[in-house]
Amino acid sequence: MAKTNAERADIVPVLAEIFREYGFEGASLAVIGDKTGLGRGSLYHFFPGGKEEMATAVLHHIDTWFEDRIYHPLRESDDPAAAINAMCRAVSDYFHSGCRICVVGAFALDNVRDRFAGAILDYFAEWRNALAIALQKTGHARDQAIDLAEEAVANIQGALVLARALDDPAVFERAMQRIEKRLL
Amino acid sequence: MAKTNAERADIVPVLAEIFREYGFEGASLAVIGDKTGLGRGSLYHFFPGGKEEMATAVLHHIDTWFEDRIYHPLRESDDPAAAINAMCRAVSDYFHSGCRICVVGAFALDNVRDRFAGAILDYFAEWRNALAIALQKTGHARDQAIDLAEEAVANIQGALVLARALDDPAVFERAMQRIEKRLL
DNA sequence: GTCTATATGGAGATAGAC
DNA sequence: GTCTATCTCCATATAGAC
Repeated sequence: MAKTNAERADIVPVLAEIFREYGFEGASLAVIGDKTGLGRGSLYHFFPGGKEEMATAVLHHIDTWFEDRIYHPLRESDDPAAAINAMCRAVSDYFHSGCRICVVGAFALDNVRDRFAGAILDYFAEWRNALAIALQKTGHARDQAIDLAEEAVANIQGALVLARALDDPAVFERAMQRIEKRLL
Repeated sequence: MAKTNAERADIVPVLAEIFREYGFEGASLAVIGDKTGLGRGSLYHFFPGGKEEMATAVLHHIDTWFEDRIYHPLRESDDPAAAINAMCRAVSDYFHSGCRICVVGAFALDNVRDRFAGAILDYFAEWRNALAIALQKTGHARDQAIDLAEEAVANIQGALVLARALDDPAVFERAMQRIEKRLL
């Protein structure tokens, strides 16, 4: 990060990467200062609410990214099968083929869940809903579409847990293959 | 917990519940002291290595439980289908139908992963292996059995993440239904 | 907007009496 | 084995100069 004239919008993605790597509690202000290149003064200038506000900004940033790149296309595309296919590729890219974990999922299992419960719930609920809409358009009945969508979202998260636990990204890629096949 | 003459074996399950609820970093010695009813003196008497040793003991305890109740029957049972069925019920019970999360999975996504990487890896690798053995005995080819087992273990973890995120245990129960159907 | 210096609290861990 | 008192360290957050 630049030493002068930083912008909040430039900092948030860096924060996202930090929270992903260190978790909420592990992301100390010392680490955040190092990785962003900003002193405490600047950090509290952009985020008067401290770490909590930083995490909120990160969750919002993630939500926007998913909304634009994944949820919106799933809901609105004229070619739902293509949107589902694109979702699988975008997810695979986003998680670096299983090398990165999902901050939102990690927060959900963490002690901080209650503090960010709203954002966490929205992220997953929106994902499930958007995917279910696309699945309905490919011909599934409403109930079955919701069920399939819920299964897919859960499986992605589980694959991230297992890939991390076994230290083997291939676990994630295999799971994405299965998910894609089942959705289309 | 009793105020006098505690035993290590009695404390470990309590610690497991604490780590499950608070995570590793959230489980401060203050919380641990409150919930176990033991002072710092007693805690360090039983666990000279401090929190790290407590967590190691918890992971070992969990591993033993799964080995006895799940992995061993899966590997050795004469009726593999029944063992798989029993696994699903035991897992559902163990996680309180989705109200509890998996400490090992939570650790895998947490900042503490590296510190306990060995125990985390073993837990999931053994689970996958044992389930794959049972699946082979029910007639699946080796590769397909491993694939199915990996999928099931990942799906269980994902269902726990999603159930927690959506604050809806039913998500977990639906997932377990799907998993059981797919395995048998 | 950025920095350094500092306040304050709580963390993990230890000492030593009982 | 258990307790309380205490040590040390590092966390978040603040203050105020530049």
